[in-house]
Amino acid sequence: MLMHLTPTSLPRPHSLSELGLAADFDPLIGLSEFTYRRGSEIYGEKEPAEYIYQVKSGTVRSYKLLSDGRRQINAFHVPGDVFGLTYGGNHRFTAEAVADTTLRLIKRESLTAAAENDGTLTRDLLRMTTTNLRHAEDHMLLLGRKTSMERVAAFLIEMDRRLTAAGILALPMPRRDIADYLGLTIETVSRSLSYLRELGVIRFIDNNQRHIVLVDKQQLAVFDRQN
Amino acid sequence: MLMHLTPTSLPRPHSLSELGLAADFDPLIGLSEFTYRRGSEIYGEKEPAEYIYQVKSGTVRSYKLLSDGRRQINAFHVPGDVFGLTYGGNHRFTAEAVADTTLRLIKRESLTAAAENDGTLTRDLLRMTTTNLRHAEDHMLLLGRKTSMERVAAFLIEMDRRLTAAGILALPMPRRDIADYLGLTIETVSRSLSYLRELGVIRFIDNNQRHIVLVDKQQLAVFDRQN
DNA sequence: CGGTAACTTGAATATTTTCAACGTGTGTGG
DNA sequence: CCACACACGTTGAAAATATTCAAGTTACCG
Repeated sequence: MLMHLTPTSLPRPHSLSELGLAADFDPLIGLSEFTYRRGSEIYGEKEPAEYIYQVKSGTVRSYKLLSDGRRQINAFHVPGDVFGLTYGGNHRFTAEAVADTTLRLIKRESLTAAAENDGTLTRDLLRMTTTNLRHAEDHMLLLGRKTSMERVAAFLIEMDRRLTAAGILALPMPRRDIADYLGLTIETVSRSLSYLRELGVIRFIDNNQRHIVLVDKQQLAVFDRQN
Repeated sequence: MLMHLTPTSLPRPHSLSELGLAADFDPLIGLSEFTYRRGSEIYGEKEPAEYIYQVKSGTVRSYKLLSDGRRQINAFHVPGDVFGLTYGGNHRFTAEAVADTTLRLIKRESLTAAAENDGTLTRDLLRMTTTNLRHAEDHMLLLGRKTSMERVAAFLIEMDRRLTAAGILALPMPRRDIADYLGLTIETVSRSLSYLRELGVIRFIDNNQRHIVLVDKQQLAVFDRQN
């Protein structure tokens, strides 16, 4: 039987109980919480994957580097998201805390072992991997074919959908991260945001006019006429 | 039985059940074969996914469109590749034959049904999905952060790896497809190829100096110092 | 044989990046 | 508690890169 996928494009809240683990693991061994300070590394690219993670609070960036330092951020992980799945034995990205972040850790070993004789669990892994894939597919379209304005608008729409609480969108990541997620420079991101602000499509309401933003979703959608 | 389809003649296969869907099939060994003429559509974006496919011969392009016609080709599928996996019920891309192409079709329904009580099969789906994901991840880095020269070099390296036979690389797709795969224009692709040719890194050996190419992998790698 | 599709090349243009300067919060150490 | 360094962001101007527009070539197909 087919499971129904949510219309979201990034790992949406997948509770660990959905992984079929909640009932039968030892919380002292299988599951633990850990807090990472802003900027600290959670795991490195090509490192053996020991755990998978779920964001309890905070935000995580996941990225690849080129040898000369160019960086492509693949995804931001916000509360509820599961990340660090690899299937193969090694991580394909570096993951870092964007802000102070608390994660739940699950020993990967116990997970793959359990998946051996639990088809439901394997299907959950498949579903989560598919969710990641769908996000990557959409992001390829953005990176390959959208203009800077469209990218920034799409970013705001995505973040609004994923982490707006009480009508308020608080962007946890600096411009540098937004730029590296969108395949742009910080200056281009800044100019695009300024332009949207001038047009009244967005409005910053925090002290330094940077992080807390009110967005007009409908007007924003005009700047990223999806597809 | 092999049928030959044109874009205007018979629609895509509707009644594969007629072709004898056995209870005991191996998903990777095809049930039925179908031939698509160059340029014809295999399935459309958002269409319900009825089959998954394996390329027997030919090449397939998989892409998304923006409303104004901008196109991002996500992947090329060459002989041996399996494509059209969706997990969810609908295709997320349009797939077309780049050249005349023969595919093996597997009814998706029977596959997911079989996966219900076959953990090995589900793990195979997970593995294939992970392979797609890894490719998408690498392609995001290319689209977001690489220069046009690096993209073209990376493309040639990828194609050399995937479809070189007897030291000869025959590119089945036109420049337009290469451009839409790499997030560039045809002119930029053409100029990059010309430059590599001038430098002696590649050499076209077919009559019209376009499709059959000898590549110096080592020199090429210099232009896409991977990561 | 003529029309067309595909490709290449050149020149002008557009977009984004780079370089540079400057502002503003924040947090730390004196 | 203040001063000051620093990280972060914005804006302007110059430069680089890729795109767009245009013209011309070649192979292929009917």
